[in-house]
Amino acid sequence: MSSFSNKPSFSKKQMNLKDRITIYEVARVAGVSLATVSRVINNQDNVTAKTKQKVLETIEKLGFRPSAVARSLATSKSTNIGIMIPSTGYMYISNMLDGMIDTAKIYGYVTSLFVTKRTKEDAKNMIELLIRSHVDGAVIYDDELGTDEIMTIQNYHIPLVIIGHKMENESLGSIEIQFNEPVLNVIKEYLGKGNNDVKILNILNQGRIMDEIRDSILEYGKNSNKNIEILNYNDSYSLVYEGMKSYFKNHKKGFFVCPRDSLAAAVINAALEEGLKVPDDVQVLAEVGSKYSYIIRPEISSFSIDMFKVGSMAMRMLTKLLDPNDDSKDKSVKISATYNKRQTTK
Amino acid sequence: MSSFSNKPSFSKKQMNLKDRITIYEVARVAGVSLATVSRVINNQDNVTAKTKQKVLETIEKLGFRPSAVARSLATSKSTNIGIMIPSTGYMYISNMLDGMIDTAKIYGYVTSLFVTKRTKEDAKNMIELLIRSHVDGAVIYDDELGTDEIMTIQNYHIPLVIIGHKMENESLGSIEIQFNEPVLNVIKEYLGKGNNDVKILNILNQGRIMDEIRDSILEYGKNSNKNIEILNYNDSYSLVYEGMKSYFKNHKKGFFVCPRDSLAAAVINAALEEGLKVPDDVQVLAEVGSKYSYIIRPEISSFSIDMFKVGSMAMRMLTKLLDPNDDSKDKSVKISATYNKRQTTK
DNA sequence: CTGTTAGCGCGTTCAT
DNA sequence: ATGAACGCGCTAACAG
Repeated sequence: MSSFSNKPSFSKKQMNLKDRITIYEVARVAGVSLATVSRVINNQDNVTAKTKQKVLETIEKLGFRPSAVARSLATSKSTNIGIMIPSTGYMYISNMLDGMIDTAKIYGYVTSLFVTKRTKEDAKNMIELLIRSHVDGAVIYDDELGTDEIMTIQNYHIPLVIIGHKMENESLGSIEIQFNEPVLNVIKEYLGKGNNDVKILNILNQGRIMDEIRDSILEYGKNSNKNIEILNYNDSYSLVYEGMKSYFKNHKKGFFVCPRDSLAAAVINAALEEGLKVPDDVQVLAEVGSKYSYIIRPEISSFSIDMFKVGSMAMRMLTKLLDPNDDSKDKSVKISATYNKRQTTK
Repeated sequence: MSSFSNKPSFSKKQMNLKDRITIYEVARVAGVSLATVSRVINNQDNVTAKTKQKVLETIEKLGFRPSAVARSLATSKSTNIGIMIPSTGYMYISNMLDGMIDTAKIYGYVTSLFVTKRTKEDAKNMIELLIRSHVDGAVIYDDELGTDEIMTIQNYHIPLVIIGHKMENESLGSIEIQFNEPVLNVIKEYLGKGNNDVKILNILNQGRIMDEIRDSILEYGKNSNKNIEILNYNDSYSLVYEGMKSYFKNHKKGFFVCPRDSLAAAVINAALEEGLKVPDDVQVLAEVGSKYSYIIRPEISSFSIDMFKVGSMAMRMLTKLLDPNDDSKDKSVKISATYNKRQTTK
């Protein structure tokens, strides 16, 4: 039962590639107890400089690396944060992801990714994995998750930061993304000038935020007796481009609201190639712009949010929720899209 | 010493939010031993349908979720795969990431991200974390990592798949990305027609792959007595755009090779706005194209690789390395960029 | 300052 | 078919 009985490095099933150096091994070689080794690797101060040195050397010699798994089990903290996002090749999501990872790293957290496929079922599976994986907390940007799912996670005492919608409680913060109002304001102004030819590109599975923008425009149109046309498409530049080319055969004007700038470009290209003028005949507005908004000619009027910053803010908020001696007060922040009027609108 | 002494759910320091339901709890409530519960949650067949049912019910009732951490420690397998990539907002990287995650999920793995900041030191830190985190394997696409670092990781018996360069051994596979040859072929053909005005946009920290393309072109130029000009810029559309605008004040032609299509667009926009014709006066080639290559007008001639597929292939290769009863043979695959000649070259 | 010991939650023999 | 006991690698009291 003494400490040497603990490392029978031979009696393993697969002794071919299973021989991780443990804290026991280090202790044995250095001639100290494992508690001392533990103190050293955790930078406790109550160790003699000399023994510390000795331990450090044998750690180096043996190439010992502490197991985060064992540590997690012992401390019930994983220094691991879960990130839940939908699977999309969109720039704004990967920018956000970069922001999250960047600040997670600053605070010493490793991140695990739980990517959902835009179905409720898949979202539930990911929640399962998230809970089992023992993350200390999670940042969630996912349209498929409702309040009930969020609460399921919270039942397991996992602090959360939700991006996109306002939610708040003891261990739950949120970053609200405000596209709605800014977009609607531009539309209102346009309609206010007596125009009545706003058309919305409605993309299937475009996400909740886009849906909300669409609905708010539709509602405003109804209330103000304006005719808002809906153009339905699947999500693809090519499909929209082809569709709009035939559309412009017998429609020669309009104010087109598009979810992303690539789709706006599809409308613009189609219009120009059908001999129409932008923005004189057709005007185009992109709800979510990337850098390509000002790379493409004519430059696309679009809204934008610094998603890197959003991701970064969300992660910082989470680390505060995780920090016991932090009297956080701001558990919900709102960030609005800014409008960049460029060349595709008048 | 009997099993009931094992769950003193009160004597915790913070009994406020630490009360994860364990397998002990389930066993106690269901009136069975924890071994039985373990069998049930691992779908072992040697359990009576009746007791299995009983256990399942109490699991449901208690909302028990097995701890992946404890399981990892017990089995020394984490069902967790590490992904190491550089921090960039480039589409082709996030596409690759999507591909990796997508197939990791199919094989039942969770992924942890280790993002490096394009410095050797940061890369080393990430390696540290990777090793400590007990991943079962890792996929690496990172320019900062040399053979020595790769081998460091391998010392810890972590199966690896390297993207970008050919490497291979027992538990190490690779996906080689071939941009070099295809790009060089186009350049060769152009130079072969008697032209002598190729210019390369050289972006700082553009990554090893871009550097290699540059060097191979330079070398070819030297060997064939052709003058290849280098234009140095920092990585930013705006910087290149402004730089090229003044460049075109006193240069009226050239064949420009650019790392990415956004940078190619900078050259194109600058040229057009200085009254030059594309491709009549200036021709532009993008080494790595995205969908914006065919969205932008004039459409950009570019090379492309389906990076989603690359990521997916890498991950699949890794899962095979991880599978003990898989006699994998293909431990290194090569995938070449395809050329899409469009409107910015003749 | 250092060593001993008892868990963390689960998988896994070995008995029964 | 089921249960008791040990080990995975490490942290955290508690002694000394």
